Amino acid sequence: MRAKIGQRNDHTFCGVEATLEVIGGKWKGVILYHLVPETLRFGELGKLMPKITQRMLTRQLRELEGDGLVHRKVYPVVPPRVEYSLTERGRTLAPLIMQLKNWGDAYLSKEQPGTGFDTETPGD
Amino acid sequence: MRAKIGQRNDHTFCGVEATLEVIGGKWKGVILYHLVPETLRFGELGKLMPKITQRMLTRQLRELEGDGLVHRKVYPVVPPRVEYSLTERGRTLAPLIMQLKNWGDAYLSKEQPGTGFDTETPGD
DNA sequence: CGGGATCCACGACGATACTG
DNA sequence: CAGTATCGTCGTGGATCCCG
Repeated sequence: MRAKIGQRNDHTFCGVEATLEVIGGKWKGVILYHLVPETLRFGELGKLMPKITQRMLTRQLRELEGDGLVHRKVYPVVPPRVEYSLTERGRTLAPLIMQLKNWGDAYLSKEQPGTGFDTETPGD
Repeated sequence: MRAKIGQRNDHTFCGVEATLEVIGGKWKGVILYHLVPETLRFGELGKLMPKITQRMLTRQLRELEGDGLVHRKVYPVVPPRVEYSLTERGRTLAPLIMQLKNWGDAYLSKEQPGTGFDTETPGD
């Protein structure tokens, strides 16, 4: 990941790899997924993903921002307030993200018929 | 990756993460992409991905097989012949893979101009 | 509240050599 | 041809502390 997406110094680099580099981070997909329906603050994202550390949330968010998928809006107020939302480019990923979720959902329901999976919707 | 997909010991595990774990390997997406149109031998896959090592190709293929996405057919002949193809479940990923490629393709073509910063709407 | 800085563990990934 | 074995690197991701 990182390191200039458009590098493609060999002909084998195709869109598949590019997209996976962009959303391939451990939390990238989920972050984008949560940002699809609504703008969220840093802390809100953290609550939606209890297992992620601030460090990772910050890093993944920064990378997504660097790739032009997420917009970071800082409110210069006393209690810091930072809102994250999808950019126009980020929104073009929405269908893909949803497909990711749908397929994974179906996959999970067939893979482990006893694990009790949840089919929760973000904020829709 | 690996480590039992359906493990999800916390409620934040959704389909998005599951799918990304399955196709999230460095070469998984590309391998699947190449297997969409046709069955391929081990060596053929290697030629399509010059940068991958045998070790990685084998490992990624094994993981995909373990996740039930790829079928491995071994011909017990003198010069070993092994063919890889998508399973039924693997085929259900085809649309997703293609979307991955299409989006990444478009993404790469737009990445060049400067920073790729989106035009923010100074509404509020 | 949002995040930077630092240190560290681990597993993915890679290079090379060997084999049935 | 299609792997396996071994070793090494390096980046990703995690824990913790500190800061404006």
